[in-house]
Amino acid sequence: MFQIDPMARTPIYEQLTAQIERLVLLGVLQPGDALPSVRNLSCELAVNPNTVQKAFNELYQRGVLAAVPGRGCFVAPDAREHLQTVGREKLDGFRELAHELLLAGISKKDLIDAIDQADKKEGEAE
Amino acid sequence: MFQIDPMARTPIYEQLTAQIERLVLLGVLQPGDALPSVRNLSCELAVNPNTVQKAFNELYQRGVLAAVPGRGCFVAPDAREHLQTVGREKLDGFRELAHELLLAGISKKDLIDAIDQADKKEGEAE
DNA sequence: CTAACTGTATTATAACGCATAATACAGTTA
DNA sequence: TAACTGTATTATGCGTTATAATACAGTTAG
Repeated sequence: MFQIDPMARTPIYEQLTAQIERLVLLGVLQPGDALPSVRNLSCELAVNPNTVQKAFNELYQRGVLAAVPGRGCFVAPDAREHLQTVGREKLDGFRELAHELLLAGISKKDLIDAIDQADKKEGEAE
Repeated sequence: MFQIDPMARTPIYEQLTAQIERLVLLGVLQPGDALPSVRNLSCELAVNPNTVQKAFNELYQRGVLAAVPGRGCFVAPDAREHLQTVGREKLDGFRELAHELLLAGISKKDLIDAIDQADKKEGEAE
């Protein structure tokens, strides 16, 4: 269900948070759903339990996950709303990147084409 | 001419490379123009000379700068072309980010609006 | 030629983030 | 009770970033 690349330049715990957020947005993980336990997931990914917990901790603070000590870790009821808020905050970075690419000579049309491709891809099952 | 934030999460040498690339794209630095010497710039920015050289080294490998030992460091003749190539390579990341934002519920129109804003900003003197 | 500049290279050190390892404690549940 | 759950702690190793102190070679103005 989860995949990790230990050799990537992005930290493992960030790869994990990104994947979980993605699965929630895709609806694969729905509010109330239980996640693998810290120990199980760490074993499955061949990763240290602390690393998994660090990822989960990030998602608690973002309101995506909710933990119940002794029972487990679950998708928060309002996870989607929180993730949409996070998405809004990323719009600034998107705008800056667009500006940078325009400055580098990339045409406005090419950027819009890129959005179209991403949009088409989003509609598919992937 | 250059500004550095030592407290930022992005490394100093990356801040430097980004600024120099930007100045070249804006035409402030033109092919053949000399850059401040490693020692002068490191002194001006209150930064270690090695850090400045690391930034310059990056730009050598990207074909943006050309060094002449004993004389100094200059903007490469084909700096813009190299930077445009770099820009093309960043299009993939742009597309991925767009896909991510669409998944988070950001509308296609909002993304295009962001591009329009970036485009308008690019036309200005800044 | 000398002095002062230029880029370049080397070694050592310190700080920080990432990840691991080994435990330990408390709550839940079959 | 036993086996699970999340959580917390301390220690260690590693790579990147940045600094510091040098040293060497090429260029140039005096």
